[in-house]
Amino acid sequence: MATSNPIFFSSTLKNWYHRHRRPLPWRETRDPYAIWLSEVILQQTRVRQGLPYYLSFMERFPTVHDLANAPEDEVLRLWQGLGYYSRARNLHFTAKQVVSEFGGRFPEGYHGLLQLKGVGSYTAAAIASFAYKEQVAVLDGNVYRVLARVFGRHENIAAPASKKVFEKLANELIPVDEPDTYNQAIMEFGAIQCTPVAPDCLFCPLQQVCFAFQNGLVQTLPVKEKAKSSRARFFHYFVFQLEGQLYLKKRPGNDIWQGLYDFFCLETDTAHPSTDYLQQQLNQSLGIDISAPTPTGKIYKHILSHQKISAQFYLIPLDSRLREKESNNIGLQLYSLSQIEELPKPILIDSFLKELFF
DNA sequence: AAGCCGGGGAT
DNA sequence: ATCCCAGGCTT
Repeated sequence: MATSNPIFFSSTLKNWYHRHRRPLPWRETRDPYAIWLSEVILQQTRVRQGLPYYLSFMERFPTVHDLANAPEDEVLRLWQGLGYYSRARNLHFTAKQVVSEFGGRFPEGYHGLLQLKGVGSYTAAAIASFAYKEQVAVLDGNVYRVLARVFGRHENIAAPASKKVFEKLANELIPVDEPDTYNQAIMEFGAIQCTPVAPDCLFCPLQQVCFAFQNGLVQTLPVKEKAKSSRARFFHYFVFQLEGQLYLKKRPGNDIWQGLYDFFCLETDTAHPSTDYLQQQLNQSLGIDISAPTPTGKIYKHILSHQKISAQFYLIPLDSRLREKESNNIGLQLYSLSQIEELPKPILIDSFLKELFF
């Protein structure tokens, strides 16, 4: 049976790439800033979802200086809806660092880039390759899949220990000639041809040398340990209203949605806690007596990759401001609707607001 | 090594 | 419902 060799493998992928590549804006530049921005946006994110965000960021922040000078809330607001918000916070932190410590210039080379917050092995390799044409192999979900299939690797790609095996293989395959094009090619090949489900093996240029295809293992490879099931959470959001304004707070760093804004929230371990319990918690946290918190219409369901959130909203009209001591303690502040529009919010909160206030 | 961190789209 | 996505950080 035929097996692949590095030269055949890389040249075949590059040939395929020249015929099938999508025109994407970050492929038309060698500006490390633009490439870094695109790569951070595309972490765990499909091109289709990330593209509009990339265009918005490049329009609003054409240079690393523009991004560094922006307030964090604005960066998070522009990121709203992309998820994994630590990416946005790290992006902003790194922009400020690049300006203040490196005079606005990104480090050259894989190891220098790796020092930047939010830049791991994948992103460092991508920037080094695309901006500086360094011969270092990218290893993302696409590359894992293509290598596992073509070379018949059965290591569990979800296990950290497997990363070394695939990194070694990937770096044996990357050619001296046009390593950047090769990196683009193998990722594009994984995204379009060698897809997770129903790969297009019948028209695959690697069919003859692909271990998985030749051995009927296309459905088996790559081996990936199943993710743990997500946990259910029950949020009760109390929307305090005063003269057309709403109380919101910035979420802390020990849970989901760090740095985004939402309402006062009681979390329970059941979907329908007793009214007594909610009243007691409200009194305890805010020192206010709510006669009968009335939930608004539906229960909002919000699915994260690792959590299933059911959210019930309660509209609480107030006659006067909350007491300073309690509201400050929790971080609650009054915002007008136009201010709220500008705040970064989880999609769950944004959806609720759009249905009832915007 | 394992857990945590979003949201959308395809199947 | 389940899987995956141009992963990285923290513990």
